Amino acid sequence: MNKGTTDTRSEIINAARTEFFAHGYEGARLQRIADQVGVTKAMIHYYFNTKKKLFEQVYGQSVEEIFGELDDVLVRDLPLFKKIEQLVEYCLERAKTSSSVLSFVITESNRQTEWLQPIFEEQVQLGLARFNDELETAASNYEIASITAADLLLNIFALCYYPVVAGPINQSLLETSSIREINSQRKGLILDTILNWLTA
Amino acid sequence: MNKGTTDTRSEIINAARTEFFAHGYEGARLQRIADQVGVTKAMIHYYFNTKKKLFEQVYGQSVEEIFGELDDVLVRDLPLFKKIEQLVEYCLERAKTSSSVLSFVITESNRQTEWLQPIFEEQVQLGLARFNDELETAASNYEIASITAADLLLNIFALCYYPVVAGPINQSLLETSSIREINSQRKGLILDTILNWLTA
DNA sequence: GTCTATATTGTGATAGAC
DNA sequence: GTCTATCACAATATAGAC
Repeated sequence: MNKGTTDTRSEIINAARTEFFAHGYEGARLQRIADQVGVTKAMIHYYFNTKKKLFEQVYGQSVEEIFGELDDVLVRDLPLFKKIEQLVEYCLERAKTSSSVLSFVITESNRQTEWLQPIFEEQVQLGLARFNDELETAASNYEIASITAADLLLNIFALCYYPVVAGPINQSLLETSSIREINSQRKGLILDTILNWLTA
Repeated sequence: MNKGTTDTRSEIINAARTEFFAHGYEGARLQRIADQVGVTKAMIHYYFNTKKKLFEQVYGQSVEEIFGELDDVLVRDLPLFKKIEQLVEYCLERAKTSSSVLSFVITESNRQTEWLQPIFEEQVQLGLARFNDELETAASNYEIASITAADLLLNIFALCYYPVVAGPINQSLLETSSIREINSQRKGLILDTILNWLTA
């Protein structure tokens, strides 16, 4: 209701995103979040009680941001190749505009914490059955090679998301300037890769 | 010299690997490392002085473990397609036998710490010039599509390493049992993908 | 080399005034 | 709703005996 109230709460979430993205759950400091907003740590506890609960907010929201609409694309009524193209577009769009969110989600999911997985699965559940059927039909018509939805999606994710997730390493390894420069030419390259492989 | 001495030091490193792999730098606890070895925290400081220095040991060693011999493969005197196959084999081998090391390296490299990059680059420097020449020659002979070494390597890394790095997510997302099961069929799939794309 | 004991900070969290 | 002050504890690190 009160303007100041709502503002502070969302300002804290925004600052928390920056902090968690940069340092992860364990490395994040409530003091830095408070400083960035211009309030005291007490305010964070007033709105979120614990660091863990604040993190769960940010993590859940981030998962939704990356994978939230993926299922919609997956069940769209489209020709197979068009659907694949839209899947690639969806993933590349996320990789480009939400790269830090993406790195955060994948990085944190690797921590041995066990209470993360439920939050993830609460945010996103894919219906793969239909897409599997479509692939199977196309394969039996000899339009594409035989492949499961999981394998195809895994390859799309890999080609779209790895450059972002391994960004710092690629910079050291491949002397490549920036991820964004790669991604500008990358949609065609990925579609070529996927489609040539499917229709070989 | 003394048997007990050398043993304890390497036992600490081993325990530290497990701890850092599971919890990252910030989440790791010297107490847990000491407990696992069966000594006190004081011993860790005796051998490594600080947590950061211990971490640098583990991190540098891990980077070497994953990317150490990559450059050797890159400069081997082999036909192009054979070299590409060996690159895929090299990466898949690492993905399979050192998956936790790989996840650790990529995950930690995403932290905003700035003192990690020098350690990484100290461990591995790739000579891409020759491989770039080979690709350029093959392209001008119309044997493959025109592609840079960086783009090709990035795709190989992506297809080999992403399934490992995003293992926990894939499990939630694709209902796939385990990474190892995927990887058993995966070499052929990746080679198909890469070669069909190059020679399309 | 290995331990016990302690110093020194940090940090997340709470109590209570305004 | 926001702040000040403080607690309680955890973690790295050090000193010094053996």
